[in-house]
Amino acid sequence: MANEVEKRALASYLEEHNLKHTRQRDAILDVFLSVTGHVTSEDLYQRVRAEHPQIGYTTVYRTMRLLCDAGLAQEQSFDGLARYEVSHAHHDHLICLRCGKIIEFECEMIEATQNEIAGRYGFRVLRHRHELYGHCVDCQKD
Amino acid sequence: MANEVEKRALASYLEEHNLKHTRQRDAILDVFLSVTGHVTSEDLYQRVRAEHPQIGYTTVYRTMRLLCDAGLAQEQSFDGLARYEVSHAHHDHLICLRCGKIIEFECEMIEATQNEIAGRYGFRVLRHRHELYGHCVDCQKD
DNA sequence: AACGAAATTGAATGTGATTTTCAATTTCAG
DNA sequence: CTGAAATTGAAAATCACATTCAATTTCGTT
Ligand SMILES: [Mn+2]
Ligand SMILES: [Mn+2]
Ligand SMILES: [Zn+2]
Ligand SMILES: [Zn+2]
Repeated sequence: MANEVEKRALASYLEEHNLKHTRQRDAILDVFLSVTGHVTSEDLYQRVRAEHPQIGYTTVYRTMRLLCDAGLAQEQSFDGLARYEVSHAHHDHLICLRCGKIIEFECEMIEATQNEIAGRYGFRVLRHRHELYGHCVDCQKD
Repeated sequence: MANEVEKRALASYLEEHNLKHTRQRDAILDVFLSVTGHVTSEDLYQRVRAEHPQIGYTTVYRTMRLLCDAGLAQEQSFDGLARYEVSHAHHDHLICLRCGKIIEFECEMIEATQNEIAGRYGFRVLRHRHELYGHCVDCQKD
């Protein structure tokens, strides 16, 4: 069986929070983990539905929130549309406006500099978004 | 009469684009220019309505889009809520999640670094957003 | 295995910001 | 003035997201 680590993490989270271990939650986690990249709720719902036609959109939506709370998923929001990705180290994004391709980047210097700037104003940063929108190398051929 | 420069800029834009110079557009521009900071459509509509009760929300909304197209306004979108500010040099934002205060910042090093990163991927950046969300100095007292 | 309190599900509905529709009105070139 | 074209604004549509609630499922306890 695949995704054993993540399934145990979900089980632990559910137990600790007096939540129930349902087959829908397991199924949605499996489908989510099978997707690489940044997926919308609707997109994920379609993929879940292909395998489990009885699972509703609302359950997918709520389960993704649960997976975020459990630390297994991260919600991003590019230009107002929510997307989920499998949790991994902090990073920001380059987004192609033509083909939708998403490239991840990370830069310690930018992170340090933005924290220094916030510090000048006595501001405590809780989260941030840094997104670069444009055209990827393949989409510049037109 | 105030805002002469901006009014002429609007008039030029309207003429160049075969659009009409209406009293609503003038009135909304005046109210918009009288506000400092980052205002939502609804907020701006309320301010317009105080002086011009006959002007509808839709006209305010459409006029703000027009002012953006004309380069007089800039639309920002913090956590999914659109806000307008008077156009000025590029900058990014610190946003207090408690009181809503918005602080502007600019950092050439960050701008240069992000362009360098995009360059590594052959990516052409058309626009970007860099927003730091947290608590301002006044809101850390709780 | 059965019970029952509590959580979950999912279809339907609500929400809220934004965007579009369309008939009436206004603008402005000729 | 005239009339074609643009604009207005109330109403309705859209869209993603969020909530409701009756029916179902889970799971600790018998
Ligand atoms: Mn990512
Ligand atoms: Mn600003
Ligand atoms: Zn592309
Ligand atoms: Zn504050």
